Amino acid sequence: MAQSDTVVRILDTAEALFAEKGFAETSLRVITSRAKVNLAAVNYHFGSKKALIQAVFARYLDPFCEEFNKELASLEKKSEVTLEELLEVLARCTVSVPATKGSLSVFMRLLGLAYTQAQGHMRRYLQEHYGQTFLRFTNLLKLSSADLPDAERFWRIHFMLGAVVFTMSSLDALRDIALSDYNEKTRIADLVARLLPVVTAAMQAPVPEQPELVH
Amino acid sequence: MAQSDTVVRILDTAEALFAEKGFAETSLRVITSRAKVNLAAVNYHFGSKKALIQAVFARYLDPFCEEFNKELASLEKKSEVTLEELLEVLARCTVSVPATKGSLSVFMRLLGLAYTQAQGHMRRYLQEHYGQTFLRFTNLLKLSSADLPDAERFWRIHFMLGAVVFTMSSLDALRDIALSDYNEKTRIADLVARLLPVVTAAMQAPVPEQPELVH
DNA sequence: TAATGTTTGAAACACCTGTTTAACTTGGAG
DNA sequence: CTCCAAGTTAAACAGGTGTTTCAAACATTA
Repeated sequence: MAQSDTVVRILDTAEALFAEKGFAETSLRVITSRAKVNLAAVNYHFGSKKALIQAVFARYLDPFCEEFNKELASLEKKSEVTLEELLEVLARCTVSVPATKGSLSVFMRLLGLAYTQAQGHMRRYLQEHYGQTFLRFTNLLKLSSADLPDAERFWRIHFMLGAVVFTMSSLDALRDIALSDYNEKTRIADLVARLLPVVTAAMQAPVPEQPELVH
Repeated sequence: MAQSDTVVRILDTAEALFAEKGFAETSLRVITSRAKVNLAAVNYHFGSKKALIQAVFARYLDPFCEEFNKELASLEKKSEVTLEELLEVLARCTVSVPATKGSLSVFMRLLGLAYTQAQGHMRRYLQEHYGQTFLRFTNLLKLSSADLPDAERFWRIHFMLGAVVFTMSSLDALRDIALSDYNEKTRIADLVARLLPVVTAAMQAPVPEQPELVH
């Protein structure tokens, strides 16, 4: 068939390789040969390597955002939203959505890479396409932690984002250690259960003295 | 002079460029030309690009570990160590040591990159050269949080490591946002002041029900 | 001063990169 | 059956990569 599964095979292979080695370290030749697809297929179907990277992200983030936006909408209707509620919704969407199609740890590792590596175009892409959903989330977060100064909340969001992304992105290695050192087989659900009280406590930690503002 | 400053100039330039663009994205030609040094100098003085990357880290981490080990030694003599004490020592060493020679944010970004990017040789190098100091730290951490189950502490260490590394690795971008959105010029010292209570609270968060162990 | 070992310099090496080209195959509509 | 657009293929392109070579320049020792 002409309309074959070439696109999907490229996406699957690229996703796995990107997560394993990073973007710059993964060449189109490795992707296409492992996907059993011609080298030119990437440029034909996606246009460029950059566009392929973005497509890999979109395949995860689009369904996630759709689901998450629904949940946010129902939360926005409520008169009051607790921090625990909001975080629980976030955790549930994160776990449920990509579970239907792939490994969560792969996606998390990709997200971590996107933030640190390739500082340019990926950040811009994520901001442009998913910034609105993120803003919606932070608005609710503001309601559920009204006593926190805005700047303090801003930083804590990123602290916690780091905790999640970093842990998830080296999940396999950490899981191995947890198994051998503590005899614990950690499922994603267990990790989320561990993260929730930590993140909640972190967000509610006492506020230190403020740094001076720009006059 | 034969013993010129070539090595230092390479290290300075490589450090800045690695932090800015990542390891794979920074070529030896860019480094050497900006450092006003011959292309072959890197391979002559360091042996390879990998060795150069490791040398960049060693220049930061060696003095840090020396200082940190001293502090750890005096803590180990005490009969009791609180979590706040231990974290404060860690923060102080982190801030003070590299401040003598370069930007802390550069170093932190490098550390973040090392963990996410180039998963292979850098992780191994860090483990081999600085794993013992890390172990010493975690042993003290265990004493200062004795009520925490070992597995729980293990995961929380990595949550907090992620919070620090991730934030630091995208520090410049976050700092720009903090400045434009909250009119705050965040110095590294401010960030550390923000991190300390958050990390402390996170480590002391209530422990959720345990996941089942491998029989 | 002469010999020595270290450091630099320009060029080449072999290889890998993303992208483009143009010929070729193929599935489905008229 | 014909035709056309969509998809695939192998080859080439232009440029960048880390590394090596070997002669020249240099500082330091005898």
